[in-house]
Amino acid sequence: MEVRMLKAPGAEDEICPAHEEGAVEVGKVCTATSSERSPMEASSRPSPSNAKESITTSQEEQLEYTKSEMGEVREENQRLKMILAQIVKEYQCLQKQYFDIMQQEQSKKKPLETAEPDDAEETELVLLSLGTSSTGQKKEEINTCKDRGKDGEGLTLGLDCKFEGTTKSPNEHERTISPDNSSDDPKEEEPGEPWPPSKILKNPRNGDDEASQQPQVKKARVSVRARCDAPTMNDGCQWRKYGQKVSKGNPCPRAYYRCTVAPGCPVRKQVQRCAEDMSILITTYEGTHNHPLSLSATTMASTTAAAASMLMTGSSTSGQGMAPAIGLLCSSSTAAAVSTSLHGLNFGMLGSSNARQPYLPIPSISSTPSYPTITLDLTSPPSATSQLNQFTRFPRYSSTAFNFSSSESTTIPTSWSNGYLSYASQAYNKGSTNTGSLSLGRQSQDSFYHSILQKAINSAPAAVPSPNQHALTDTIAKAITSDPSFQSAIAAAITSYVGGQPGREGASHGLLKLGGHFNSSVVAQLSAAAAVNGCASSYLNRSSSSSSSHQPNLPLLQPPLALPTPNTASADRNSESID
DNA sequence: CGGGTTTGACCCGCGC
DNA sequence: GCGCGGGTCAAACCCG
Repeated sequence: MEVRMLKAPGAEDEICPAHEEGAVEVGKVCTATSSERSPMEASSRPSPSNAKESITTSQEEQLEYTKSEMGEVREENQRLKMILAQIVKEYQCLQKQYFDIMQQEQSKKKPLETAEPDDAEETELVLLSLGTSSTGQKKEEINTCKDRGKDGEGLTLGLDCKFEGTTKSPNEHERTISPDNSSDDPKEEEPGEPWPPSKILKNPRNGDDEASQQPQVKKARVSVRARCDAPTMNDGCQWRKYGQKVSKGNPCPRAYYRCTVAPGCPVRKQVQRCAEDMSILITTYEGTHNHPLSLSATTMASTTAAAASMLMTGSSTSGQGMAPAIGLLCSSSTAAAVSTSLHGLNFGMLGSSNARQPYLPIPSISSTPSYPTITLDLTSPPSATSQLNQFTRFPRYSSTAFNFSSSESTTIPTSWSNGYLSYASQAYNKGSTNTGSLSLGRQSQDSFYHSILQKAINSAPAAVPSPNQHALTDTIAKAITSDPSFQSAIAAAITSYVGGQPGREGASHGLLKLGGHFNSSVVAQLSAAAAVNGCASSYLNRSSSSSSSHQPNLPLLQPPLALPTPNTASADRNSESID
């Protein structure tokens, strides 16, 4: 998986650099600190020509101070190195375990899911899997998925498959279209539905009529929240701004961009800063690219597409026995069962003293009547202060979040890291028309992700997996493998995050760098994120609140883990307030 | 000069 | 029906 992921488009190029940076980063700590200090020291040091006596004493003091500082820096550096080494270890261990699990899965899967014709492939790659697996909804055609999987276009594939898998979704146009799109390029992650049908329908002027055919279909939007100082996120695409407007409730104007990579590309995005935290940039994507994308662009597109598909699928999915919500993320019954069963475990784990909190991006899905929207919250919403203890060790990166909220306005990133997260967010569904049982799904998801992370973390060499853990691992693996969309979404998001933002100011943060080591796989990423959290521990003490102001760039690095929270604005505020 | 941005106006859906 | 607000258009402007 990992290996393949690395090779996945977008990942390879961008990740590698990130990786290198990461390596450098560790060393940087020292340099940076020392350099920063040097000026101070210089200024503070009296020139020798002046009062010598006082100078000597003061110099000594300074020297001592410097020494102590240096010592701290060294310690910090060593700590970081150790952490890095540990991460690498964990990574390797995880990799091993992963393979083992995969093997087990393969053997098990066939019996379990006979319905799935393509089990072999499914198990084949979680990695690849991004695309290959047919996912839990084995119902319909997976062929296309398979084909794609062979292509090796990891993320894209995954997305496609996912769509296909979601055949149950009401958005039939998507399905129908998906096959066509799939044939072409990676970009087509979002099947068919170019963008806003509603508009198209309404406005004759919009030439795109495809969408008009599906009047009722509401196009999914994917909103990405990330800390970014730049006016827009560098997502690898070329955009042309075609409008700007001040929206109600937010002093920051919303900018409208259109993809200009290809003449008729229907993809649009809206960029707006979060009113509560200007450092957070909310980018909302609509539509599917009708042209090839660059690697980095593909990554982002894959992410959004996957998220969108999740949204659409989930919203439309009627429970087959399992909650629809589950269907959303974990299409397979197995996954669902697993996720549900994990609840106890998760919390137990969380409750445990386990220092590392894994972070998983959980897409929060919500849908407004007009536009179902998924929000990927890549900010680090340090959850409520009450939960700080949980992060104490890694305040900095503690909570990158992948939130799915029903609407931007109501988006509330919650942090995963806290044990109670998911339960608190049960209200999640409220009001959303499309999501029958999102809340359920959420819980499942939460637990599911949590478990995955936890597992990843626990899988460190030192930790000897208990029987239960093994089972958990299996189930997790199943869940992961069974839901390509999830895989792709997470993988894509991570990849894009790690390597896809070349132009960003925040491009040089620890997480990115560290992430580079692991971005080869989702699991790896997760574990890395967790590890990173650990790295940040030192920072924790310094700034428990982990405010963005202190570390503007850090947030980007933070592992995405926010819980999908209900549409409660309050939650959002909490997270935001911390920022 | 071509391409992108700005910005006021317009269109349209939705809620009251 | 009216007002509000979101989204888009397109002329004017800017920039390389």
